[in-house]
Amino acid sequence: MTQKQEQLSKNQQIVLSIIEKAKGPLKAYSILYNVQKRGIKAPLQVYRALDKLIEIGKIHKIESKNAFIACNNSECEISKATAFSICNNCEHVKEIKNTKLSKYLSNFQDNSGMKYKKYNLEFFGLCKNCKLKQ
Amino acid sequence: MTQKQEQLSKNQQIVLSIIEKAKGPLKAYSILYNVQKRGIKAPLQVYRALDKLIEIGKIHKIESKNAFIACNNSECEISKATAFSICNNCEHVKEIKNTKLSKYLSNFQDNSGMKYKKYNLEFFGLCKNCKLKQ
DNA sequence: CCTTAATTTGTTATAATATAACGTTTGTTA
DNA sequence: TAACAAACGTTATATTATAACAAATTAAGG
Repeated sequence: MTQKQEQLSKNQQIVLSIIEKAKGPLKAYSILYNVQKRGIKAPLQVYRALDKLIEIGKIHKIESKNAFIACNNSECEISKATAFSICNNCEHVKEIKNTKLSKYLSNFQDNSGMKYKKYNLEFFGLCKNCKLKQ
Repeated sequence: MTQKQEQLSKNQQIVLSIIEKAKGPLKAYSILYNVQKRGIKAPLQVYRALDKLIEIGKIHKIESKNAFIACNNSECEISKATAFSICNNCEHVKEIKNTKLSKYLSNFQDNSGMKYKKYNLEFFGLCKNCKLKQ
């Protein structure tokens, strides 16, 4: 009966729910501000929850923004293969689901002989909305 | 006679030379420490040089490490298309030169209709050396 | 049920990374 | 040489992230 695995602790649940409700990536200290009513007082409590949530693939870190976004992709095998599109104007971020892309990158090998176990890809440009407004 | 363009300022030259001599990516404050003999005293002086060097494509930022590495790729059009391989064990970082990959990614389009002007890709795994030692 | 190990928590302090704001100096161009 | 842009120097401060330690909570096995 050992199911476990998906059982999150209290702080982890709180942090995850904030991130899932958000429309875009959240910064750690903005999360902190948002959860202070619920008893989380210190940065470390947030960072610890974030670390765990990343580890189990519930969220991803957008490295170029130091911000965190909920995983949108049931097929992303525990954060081993992530790709995002980022609008340079409105800062909208979206996780890219694209089987061809992920297969291409997961199988990619260069001449170094190194086999990659994980990748993170960030695309930048103007989203549809922002392109129209230009 | 207006050549310009490639003329770097004093601080920019100092910072670039440190990064080019390094065997791997350098952190901003480690650069600062290294250049204090040469008259650069404050973080901002380093960050300003770094910003400029990134802008003109002489160096890249390794986002997952907050570190900076010299550009190794004459074909990378002013940092619009970057890919790196990063060893999880020894932290060795190398810029990937691969025409197929860069073409594939530069031409990539997903169903959002967004056309991407820039990307940054980071691969993680074990380099040859570290794989042998395991 | 009890205990032991692992995980999570709470808390304080501090490290590491990065930018704001200001006035000055240098370089480029007309 | 005037005028504008770029780079500089400096102080202060914002932002992001981790160290260290003790207490509380939560599996899981005997």
